[in-house]
Amino acid sequence: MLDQILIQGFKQAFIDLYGEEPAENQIVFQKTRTEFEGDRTIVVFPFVKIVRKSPEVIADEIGNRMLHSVDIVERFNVVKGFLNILISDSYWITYFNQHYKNTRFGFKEIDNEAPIVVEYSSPNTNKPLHLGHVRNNLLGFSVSEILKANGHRVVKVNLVNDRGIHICKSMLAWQKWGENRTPENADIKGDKLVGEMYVRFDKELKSQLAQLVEEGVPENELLKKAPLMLEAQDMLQKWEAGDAQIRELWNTMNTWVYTGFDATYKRLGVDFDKIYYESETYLLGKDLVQEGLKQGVLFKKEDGSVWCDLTSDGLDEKLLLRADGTSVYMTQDLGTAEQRAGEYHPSKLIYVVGNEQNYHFDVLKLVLRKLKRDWADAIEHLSYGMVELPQGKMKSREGTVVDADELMDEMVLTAKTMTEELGKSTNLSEPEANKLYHQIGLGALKYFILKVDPKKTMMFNPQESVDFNGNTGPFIQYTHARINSLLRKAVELNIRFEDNQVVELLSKEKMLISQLYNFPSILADAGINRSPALVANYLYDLAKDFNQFYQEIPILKEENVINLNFRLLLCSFTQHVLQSASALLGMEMPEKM
RNA sequence: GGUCUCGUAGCUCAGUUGGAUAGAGCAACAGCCUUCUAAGCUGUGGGUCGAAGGUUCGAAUCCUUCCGGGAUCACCA
Repeated sequence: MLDQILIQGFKQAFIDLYGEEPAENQIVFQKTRTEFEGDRTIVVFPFVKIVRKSPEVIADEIGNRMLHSVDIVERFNVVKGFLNILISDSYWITYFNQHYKNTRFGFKEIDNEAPIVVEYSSPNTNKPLHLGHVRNNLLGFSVSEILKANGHRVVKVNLVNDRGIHICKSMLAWQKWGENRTPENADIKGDKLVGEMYVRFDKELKSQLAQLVEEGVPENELLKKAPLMLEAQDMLQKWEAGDAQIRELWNTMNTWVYTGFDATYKRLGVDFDKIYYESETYLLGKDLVQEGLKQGVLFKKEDGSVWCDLTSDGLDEKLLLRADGTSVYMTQDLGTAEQRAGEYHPSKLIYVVGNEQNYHFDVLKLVLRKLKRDWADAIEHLSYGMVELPQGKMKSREGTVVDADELMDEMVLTAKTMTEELGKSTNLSEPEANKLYHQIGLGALKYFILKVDPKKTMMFNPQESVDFNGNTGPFIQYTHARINSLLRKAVELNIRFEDNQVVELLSKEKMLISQLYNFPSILADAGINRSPALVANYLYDLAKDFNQFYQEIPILKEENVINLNFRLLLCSFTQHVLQSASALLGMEMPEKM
């Protein structure tokens, strides 16, 4: 590729001139800044010491040498210690000719190596999905798609947290105050109904607690004394014992929730290859603990509880089994990890989980290493930042969460309003229009969330965050639709465009090809860094470059047939890349908008 | 308090192995539709890259200290 050719050429020129081999890691070509002429730049400062000449002289000597020895070097110039190299049009054109027909440009073929398992979403079944889950789902989905594009086999899994005290709280509240409401008879989404019950429980519990405080119950005993908590605990025990009535209620309510979740997932455009349920996996991990005890890497305290000592790793002691022999979150995770490892023999086990659980995953890996699991290092916590609102963190109980369904409703509605204002909905049938609003609204949402570096905490302002102009999803979609319009017209005008014969490039044409050239390496980086943000930012750069090209250079109006032909091919190539890169973010491209 | 993490324009964000005068979008202001979709393009203004030291030819980027925000350190999940 381009950089390899330049590096090789630079190295040879250096040896020829100075009789010494330059350090490989010092030879780095970067993109030339726009204010200078050239495509690639190398900094020669590092070589000053070896050559003992001024940076300008070195750059000039090497530039001259490369001009003759490397045929893709068209011209060069030297500014201070920077050697700017202009690549010949023929290089770009050859590159273009080799790739523009490739509909899988930048994508690698799927290999037969061990798969990568990506766990994401992992909701609790006691409340509906909110904005935080939206970030998780979009990230998990997108990272999976990006890894596939990089040639990996990917298994997307979802571990649903369908049991535990929090579910019992919703169940109990429904028994007491649910008035036999069902999603059908109350015309409400199942996850919303169950969520309401959870909130109701919390409300009633609070008033009980307040009552207890008045009665003078000490703070640390409040939860142990509250009748509602005792009832919930009791219900959990009955659940664990397999009590038929409780199980039936549990089944019913969970089914409501799944129906609701499925609708949300579908609308969000995410999917899973396999769904696990914690009710089926929560007992896993106990064997591992026993094994650890035997090996002496875990220890038992007087009360019978089992711990792992991580103090030598800079962490604390960690509980793995309670005194009564029941397991905790960590125990289950050890078990499910072992299950996954056995089931898929994955090369990587990626968990898409918020950064509030960094500590948990550190511990998980350490314990597995102590247990001599050689796949422990395959575990990777894809830790993403929280989504904050202007008024601070989202809190379910304080009603400051942004509900996923409502958020999507709003986005789609805004898309509709915008489209109508722009007068672009007039020729559409109703189903077509609705599809378009969905594509635009969700495109805006997905792009907004995925363009931010996953690791970073991000701010979401419902009032003003999601825009449709500038660096946004609809901007990318609009660019795609524009190209589509051009190509459609070309067909109507019976313009055939097949093989390129252009030999010279205008500056915006070259800029566009050079941007397209970047895609494969961006995609590879996005895979390595698990970062959809790299793809999103690339899409913006590409769309921006295209719009500049479009603005400055006539396409259909071009009279020279060779140029016309070439520009249409360039448009079509750009469109392919916009489309396939957007798909990696789960963003659909409308034909018209 | 320990550990981790973040701090870049009024706001939201880029800036990945150290490189030239730190970039976009939004918001503000000024232009461009009888011409391929104006959800676009062009331009203006806006910065002590949290602060101070250090490393070096060169630091937003690496190191140290400090300031400020967040997360975490549960017999919760």
